[in-house]
Amino acid sequence: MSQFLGTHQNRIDAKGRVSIPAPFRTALRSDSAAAIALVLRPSHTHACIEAWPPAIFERLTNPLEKLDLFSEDADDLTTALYADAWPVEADKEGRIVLPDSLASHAGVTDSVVFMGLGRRFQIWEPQAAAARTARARERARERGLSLPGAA
Amino acid sequence: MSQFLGTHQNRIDAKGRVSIPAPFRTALRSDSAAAIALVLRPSHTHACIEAWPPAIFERLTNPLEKLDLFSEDADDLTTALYADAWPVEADKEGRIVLPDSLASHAGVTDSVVFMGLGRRFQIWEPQAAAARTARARERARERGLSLPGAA
DNA sequence: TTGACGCCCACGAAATCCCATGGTAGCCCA
DNA sequence: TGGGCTACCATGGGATTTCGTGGGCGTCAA
Repeated sequence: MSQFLGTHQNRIDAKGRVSIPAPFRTALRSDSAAAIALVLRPSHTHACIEAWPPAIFERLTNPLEKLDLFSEDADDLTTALYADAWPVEADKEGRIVLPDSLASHAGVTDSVVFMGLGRRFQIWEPQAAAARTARARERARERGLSLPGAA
Repeated sequence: MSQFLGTHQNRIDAKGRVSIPAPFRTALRSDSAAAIALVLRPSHTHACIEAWPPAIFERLTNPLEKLDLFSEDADDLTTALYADAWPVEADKEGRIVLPDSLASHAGVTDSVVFMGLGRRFQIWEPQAAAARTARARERARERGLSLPGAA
């Protein structure tokens, strides 16, 4: 499976459109059908937008369906998960429009950074993205970024 | 599995391309499919670029997908690992282009050294590479390092 | 109407493809 | 053993395509 790697910065045009970075597009194309589609969600831990290939998002939410349908917890969870999620389709040039609520949640204005995270990626305001990666690098190092075989 | 051995110095041309040393190329070819592909990452301990065959990188990141539940540590680790990683494909002549961020992290300008490290290799600025190997040799000797199981 | 949105085309810069070349190291054969 | 030949490899550069970006036009809904 191809994954989302690296970070890319792109510009938002006057109509509010952003190009999805080409490598991400190809990853998305192979993933599903002809049209490029995404599920966007506000991150609940960062000021950024989470972007999922629809198939992965579905797999992520599958466990929910098995929960007790009428428990209050499950109800809250599903509401939080689905109600804030936005399906998005790219135009022929591979551009998407960020829903207003998500754009303001991430604080983006005229440029955004796409940050690859393997199976998914995130969309950030550029400065916030830089701060985020710097902190992640630092914490990963001091935590001894040790993975099996990474010697 | 064939390994990456030895050190090779190559020049970066005006377009930012570097030839992957031929022996490394053959090692990469046997590893996976037809096209020569790599995953590049900034080393978190040295001023150099780590280069992994995609298959090895994937195996390296596999454990992450399993603990990818929403712990903060896992989040940092994932970000540090994926957001700084760049997939690279060689052209028909076996050359790659180093992403700007990685080139500056390693301080490379017009020549680079490929340093074999078994399953992976590193890309260095030539002087830094020389210093690195000298120091490694010295420290290995003074500590009397021996290979586990080489008795 | 007016604004939002989808579809289409246009264009410059940058990345990629493709062919050429010179040097070198290895090989073969005298 | 030496000399020439060949194949491979690192490198260069022109041609072509891709990609990000801008903008025009029609459609549909408010």
